[in-house]
Amino acid sequence: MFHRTQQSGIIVCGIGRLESGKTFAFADNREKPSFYIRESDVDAAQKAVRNDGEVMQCRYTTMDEEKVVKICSPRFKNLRQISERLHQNHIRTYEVDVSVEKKFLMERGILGPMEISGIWRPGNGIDRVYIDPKLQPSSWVPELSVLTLDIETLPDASQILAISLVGSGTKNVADIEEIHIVGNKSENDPPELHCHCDEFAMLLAFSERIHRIDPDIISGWNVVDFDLTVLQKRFRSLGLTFNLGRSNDSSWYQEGETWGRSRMVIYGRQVIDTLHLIRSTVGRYDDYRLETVSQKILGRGKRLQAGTEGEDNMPERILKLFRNNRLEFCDYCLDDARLVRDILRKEGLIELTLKRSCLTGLPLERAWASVAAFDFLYISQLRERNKVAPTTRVDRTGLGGAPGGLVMPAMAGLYRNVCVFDFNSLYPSIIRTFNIDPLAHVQAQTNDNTEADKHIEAPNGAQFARLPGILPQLLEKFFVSRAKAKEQGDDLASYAYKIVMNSFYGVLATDSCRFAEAKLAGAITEFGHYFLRWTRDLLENNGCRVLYGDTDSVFVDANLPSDISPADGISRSNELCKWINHQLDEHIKTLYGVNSQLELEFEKYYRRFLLPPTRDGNVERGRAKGYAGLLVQPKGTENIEIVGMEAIRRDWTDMAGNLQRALISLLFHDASAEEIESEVSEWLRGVRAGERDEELIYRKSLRKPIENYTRTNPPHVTAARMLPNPSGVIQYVITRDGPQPVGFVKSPLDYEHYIEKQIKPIVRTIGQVSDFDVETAITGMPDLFKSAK
DNA sequence: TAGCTACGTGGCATATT
DNA sequence: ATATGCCACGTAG
Repeated sequence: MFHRTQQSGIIVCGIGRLESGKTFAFADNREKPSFYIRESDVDAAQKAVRNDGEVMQCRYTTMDEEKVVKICSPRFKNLRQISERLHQNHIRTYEVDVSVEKKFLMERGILGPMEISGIWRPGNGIDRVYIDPKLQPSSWVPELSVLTLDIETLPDASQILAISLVGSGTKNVADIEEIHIVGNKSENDPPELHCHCDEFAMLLAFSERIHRIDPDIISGWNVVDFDLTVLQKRFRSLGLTFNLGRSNDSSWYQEGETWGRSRMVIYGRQVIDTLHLIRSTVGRYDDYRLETVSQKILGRGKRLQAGTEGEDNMPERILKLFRNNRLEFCDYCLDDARLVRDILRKEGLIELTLKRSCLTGLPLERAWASVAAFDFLYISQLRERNKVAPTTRVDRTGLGGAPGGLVMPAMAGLYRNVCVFDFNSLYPSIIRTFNIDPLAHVQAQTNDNTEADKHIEAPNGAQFARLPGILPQLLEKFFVSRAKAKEQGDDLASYAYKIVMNSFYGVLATDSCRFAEAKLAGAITEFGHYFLRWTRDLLENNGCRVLYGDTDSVFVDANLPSDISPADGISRSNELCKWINHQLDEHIKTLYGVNSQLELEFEKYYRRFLLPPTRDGNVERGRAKGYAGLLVQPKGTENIEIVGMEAIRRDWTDMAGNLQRALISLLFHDASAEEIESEVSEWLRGVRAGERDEELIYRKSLRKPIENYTRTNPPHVTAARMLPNPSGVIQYVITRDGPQPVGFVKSPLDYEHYIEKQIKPIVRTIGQVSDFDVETAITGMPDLFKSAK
């Protein structure tokens, strides 16, 4: 969706695909840009409104039930000027920052798919063009076509050598695999290779291909900030119009204030950068090069590997390949686009994004934006209640802070038969149970109602009316839909619902959300504190020990016989969990007079469990947010799970991680002191002998521009300064001449550094919960002998 | 075209012995 | 030399 400005006013436009596969566009001339002010401010506002806008009566009120009036103007510019003048005069406005496209969809209740009816005519490059059609929401699930593209350029990106296109999704696009290059035809060229006499001809052909293929989505790896940006520059330099879209408008680049917020506007299509999509969904990787991510997800990487000279040498290598081995070059270029397609497929990312987009009302490109999603859903519901939303950041003081999750003290040690209980979607269920909602939030403390009408009071003192709020209702709808999705085995949809629900709390605690309030966020988290403590107390009053707990979970030593079978341990844990839930329901009913939506779940069972002590010397105190366990699977198999410890941190070396895993495994499988000691000395020997050089790489991000590291000079920054263009994840090693980045290592590795800083700390931690001798393990001789020396 | 807080660790910079 | 505070990072939930 987008809008056009004209003399007479604005036109709201949309472009999409019909169920038949044909494309359509619509234009609506009936919308007028508008916002709201309080009726009580109308007189004071006259001066600001002048003749630039029209004041209209309407039936809406603010969230505090104050009547509002609508201010309209056919021109955005006038409306913006009015609102600026109003703000200068400290007159509150409502929904100045809600785009006309959003209002258009909200008013019609459209989140994604829609039903269109009305008269149409064939358009230019579009099958049907509707004027002022009737639009209604629909539950149709469209199948979208995706084209991933990848370009290869000269090392300085001053010229494009090749463009590869790979399709997926709808039938007509799914078969596409082609590569366009600048060069002469030759006899043994494969059919997918298209040669062009020069860059100009190639770009022209590329543009024609895009229009012919007509994909709904364009993707690639960093496709917005690299491929499409370079394409745009080259189109411009060669005097070509850069229009890859379905309308007559040129495509354009919108720079983002922070990295990853930029976008390429191609009218009638959506540009989804797979790099950003991966970052905001699937999770964490050592770095975000296509090579690294595709290795992890697909088990295969790029055809052309960076040499020992490091990543920075890639452009030259690509150029060499282009000149010397065209077939291999084409294969390489095409395969990059294939990797992106396969990553999207394997993770179901397009379907997931589409699902989320349809849940939140946001365009595919923005489907992962949390504040925008909340805004769309919440304002839609406000309108159903004849209410308008405040303008973001107008007339509001800073949000102030609210506490987060409760972390219970951890009892360091090595345990047997530990069960973990956690609350399913704790924050969403708290919101539902206690009606936590911006609209239900009672600002003034007027709790002198009758007993039954008494507000619900959160542990932080915030009060909530009992009439169902918007947020709890939205959540309930999602809970029900999620249960249905689960029933139908639709994991993807279930996951989409879950993350949308979980994002609501975060949104209520951020300044950038118009509905956020510290009191609301605090009500949620402090209810969480209360129920976590309540659960702990209940367990401890009934003969259990709570070893640790974080936000929504408790790790319980239920005093089971140490030789109990996992099956029996699990069934005892299940009973315990059922019993707690029963107590919980009663407790909440009695105390708050509401039905509990909270649900404690028996999540997992560890046959062995390690809570490592902190490094501060106190062997009793366990670390928060770090532990390991021997997890019993439903089938009865076991595997080691490590959370938060060094082994899963990328700023520790692989060597340290592997050592930690090895030691924990020995520990969990009852290895003797001698076995552990000899394992450690084998690692020491291996490192000193240079057998583990590949595992000695540190990885650490530069989280700001390198010139901003002025207060301190950490190792990864020292290493990064030796790189030509330092940014992102820095890979480095410690040499006898200090930190040096991978690819630029000039000095021998400092093995004693690794022993001191990577091996010893790991071994010592394990030593504190085990009876082997750390000194013997590390020095090869017992402590007594050493001190007698 | 901005989800959150809590926590541990390492290492540098600087003040204090 | 040693203690201490602060910065930076990655992580749990």
